[in-house]
Amino acid sequence: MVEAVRKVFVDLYNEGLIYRDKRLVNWDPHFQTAISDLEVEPREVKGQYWHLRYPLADGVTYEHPVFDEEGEPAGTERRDYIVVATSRPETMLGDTGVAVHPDDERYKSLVGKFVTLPIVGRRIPIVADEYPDMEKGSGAVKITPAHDFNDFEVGKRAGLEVMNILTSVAAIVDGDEADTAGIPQRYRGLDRFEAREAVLADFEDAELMHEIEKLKIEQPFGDRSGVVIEPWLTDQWYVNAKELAKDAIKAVREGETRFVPTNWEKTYYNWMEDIQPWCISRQLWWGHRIPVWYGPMLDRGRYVSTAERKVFVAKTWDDAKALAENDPDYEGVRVNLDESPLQMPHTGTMHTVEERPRDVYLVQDEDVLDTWFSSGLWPFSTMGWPNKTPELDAFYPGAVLVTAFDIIFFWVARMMMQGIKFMDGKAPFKDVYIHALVLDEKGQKMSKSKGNVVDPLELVDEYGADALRFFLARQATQGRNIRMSTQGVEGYRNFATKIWNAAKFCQMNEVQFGQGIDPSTIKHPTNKWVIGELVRAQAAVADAIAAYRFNDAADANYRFIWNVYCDWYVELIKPLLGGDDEALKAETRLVAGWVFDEMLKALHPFMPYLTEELWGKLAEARDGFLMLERWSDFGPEYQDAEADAELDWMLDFISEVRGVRGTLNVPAGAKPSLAIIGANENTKARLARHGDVIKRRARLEEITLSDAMPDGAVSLVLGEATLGLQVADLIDLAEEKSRLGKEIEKLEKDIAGIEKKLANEKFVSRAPPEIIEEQHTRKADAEAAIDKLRGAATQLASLLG
RNA sequence: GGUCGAUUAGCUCAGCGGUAGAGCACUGCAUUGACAUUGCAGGGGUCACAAGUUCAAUCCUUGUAUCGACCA
Repeated sequence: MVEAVRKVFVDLYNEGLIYRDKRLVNWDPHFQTAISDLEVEPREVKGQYWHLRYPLADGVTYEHPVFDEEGEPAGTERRDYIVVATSRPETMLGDTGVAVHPDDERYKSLVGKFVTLPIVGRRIPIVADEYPDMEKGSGAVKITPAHDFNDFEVGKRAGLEVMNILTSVAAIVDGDEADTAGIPQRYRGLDRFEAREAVLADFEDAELMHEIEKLKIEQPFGDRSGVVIEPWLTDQWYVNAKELAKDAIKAVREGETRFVPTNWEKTYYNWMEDIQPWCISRQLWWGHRIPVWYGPMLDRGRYVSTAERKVFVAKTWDDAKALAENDPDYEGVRVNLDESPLQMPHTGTMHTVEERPRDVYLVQDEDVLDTWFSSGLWPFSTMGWPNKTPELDAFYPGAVLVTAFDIIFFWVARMMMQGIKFMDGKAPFKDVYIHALVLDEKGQKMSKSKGNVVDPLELVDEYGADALRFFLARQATQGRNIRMSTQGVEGYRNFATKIWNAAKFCQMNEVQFGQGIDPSTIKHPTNKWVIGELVRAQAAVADAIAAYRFNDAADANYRFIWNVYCDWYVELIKPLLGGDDEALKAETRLVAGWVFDEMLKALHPFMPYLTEELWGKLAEARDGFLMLERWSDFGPEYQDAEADAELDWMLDFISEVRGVRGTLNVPAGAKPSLAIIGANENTKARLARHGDVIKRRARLEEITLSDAMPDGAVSLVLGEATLGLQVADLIDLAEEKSRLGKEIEKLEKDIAGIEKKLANEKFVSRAPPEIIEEQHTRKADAEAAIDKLRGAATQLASLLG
């Protein structure tokens, strides 16, 4: 790891992609280190804008427009000062200019003139620059290049001096720097906030305080220290991220690396295309120490008069020493390592003497690297790079990186840049899956300071790890965050219990686990159907996982297990397992067990503990872990359309009867008889096969074939047949009349809608034929059903008298 | 200011150019054979608003509003 980090640093340095530069950094005065833009948290806080009067130098005056109480223009007044607005008055000690917008009519005459900076008495120019906002404050801004990022840029454009007035702990400077800036003695060493009070008091005393405006201001805070960050001028090491970003952008543009969901690509581009030089040095005690050694500046063995130092960048001290010894400037001198005491390289100065030293001492940079500099090497440094290893061959590039969106900049972007750079242009992963953030119940980000953190371990204790995991998967819709909900987790605890109980049922019924099946030998439609359902569900799970749609995968599992296997299949096979057809019993035990086993496989990624446990317990002598099982590929022989149609019919039959019973409040204990009118041969055959099961599930006394609707029977339509549920003595016939009325009304509405559509010439001529066909079918079905229901209504009416 | 996302049942959220879905909550019924951590049934939605495209829009386009996140 150390080797990888040093190699990357040295290589990038030698290519000119790492360099040392004096720039403004985000300085954390608490931890006394530079931090990256990403570690700065802008917060809106209550603040003030102080409007300060800067006296114009050389007796200059100008006319400034004034307004009356209604805000109407009221002429001008002659001023011998210019007003600047600031939220940080103490920085005025370092002001080296005042800027106004070139289009600002008010100040046009002042550009090129000077002001006398109060307190320090410095003469500074008024310059024109696009930066000031004419609408904000007075329209004129003070420029402090050493202590503000915008001002730094303005200063650069206008050629203003850069004057540092703060120390590393954000106190006013003392000594030489203070002398240069002309800072009065009483200010020196004051903390920045004390200095602010002092400056304000001085302005008040000098009657230069123009106005105080209260408003909300954005202030930068260190995300770890929580103190106000100070833009500060220092020497730091930078990576030319702009250059490295080029190929990293290209890799995503060309589809070598794909973001899932894809909309994050835009976020990635936005940041990468506007990337700033990456400050990688940190003034911390932990981390990878920067592999740079500094020595005195010599010219062919002689000291030269400069404060600069010679820089040797190398992987080790030995290499650095060799570099120095071979340097013509170090000709004839002995190179030694100076281990202490060390000077902070960004503040230190070196002696300059006109002589030929016998020994020079090199000192290693005290700073360490930004943690993301080494983390960015993770995809290959963990595989043994820079050595060539089998692991590196096998696992670079990786298939998928799973992470949260807030890590795209910190980590993903750096891995992309460094991976492509050092791994022959190959991006470190094919897919980047950006997962949801887990928020609290109200949709707020969890944080310690808010006290809304939900401890996953507590949820695991209460509901189980599988329930929590399944809940998260079920909620993990692409592009949306997850709101934590204990109630939701509880629901999946119940799901786990349900599975456990289904297993118990199977065991009690001597279901055979751990056996294969040959679908061609399975005879009973219910068994054929459940095999088909399992296969379809498993395919749905597999497809969803492949598409990173984990919610759909979890959902497909949930539905199959609860709604198909438990709610229907288990109920449907109870009569079979309790019957006396031994061959059918054996077949059902085999199928029930096989389907259960396959179900465990499909569910395993979502509920690993429960499924592994059941897998091991249900069958004796299974070879190994469920975790290691492969999912099977099921061919068409596992599907049977005929069986599916038959079961659909049966399930409809039962549901329809249950629905009517519910609507008409037929007591659950009552077992009415049912007559079927107009059944075709197919229906009769199905009835022969499933009559017993239907009776049991729909709670019917008997099912008979009939030519006519028995008196007082409630009609419902099932395919070509009409079912007559004989409940006249159990229900309120008026209820039934109203039910029929509602059904008929609904169908009439449907039919009217379809007819309107079909009467629309444009629809008939332009819609695809299958859509038109579908409308015809729907209409015919609805008409057939409505006929039967109208017949029933007439009959009922006569019965009611 | 820029970018992205959201707006669908009381709540949390799926979904889709052609019949609006789930879970929870709610209502009614059911309890001696897997499971009350349950079963069966039911009520409940102008799919934010406006315009456009289309034979057809909750879905596509544009705009508006509100909310959220990220960046500046």
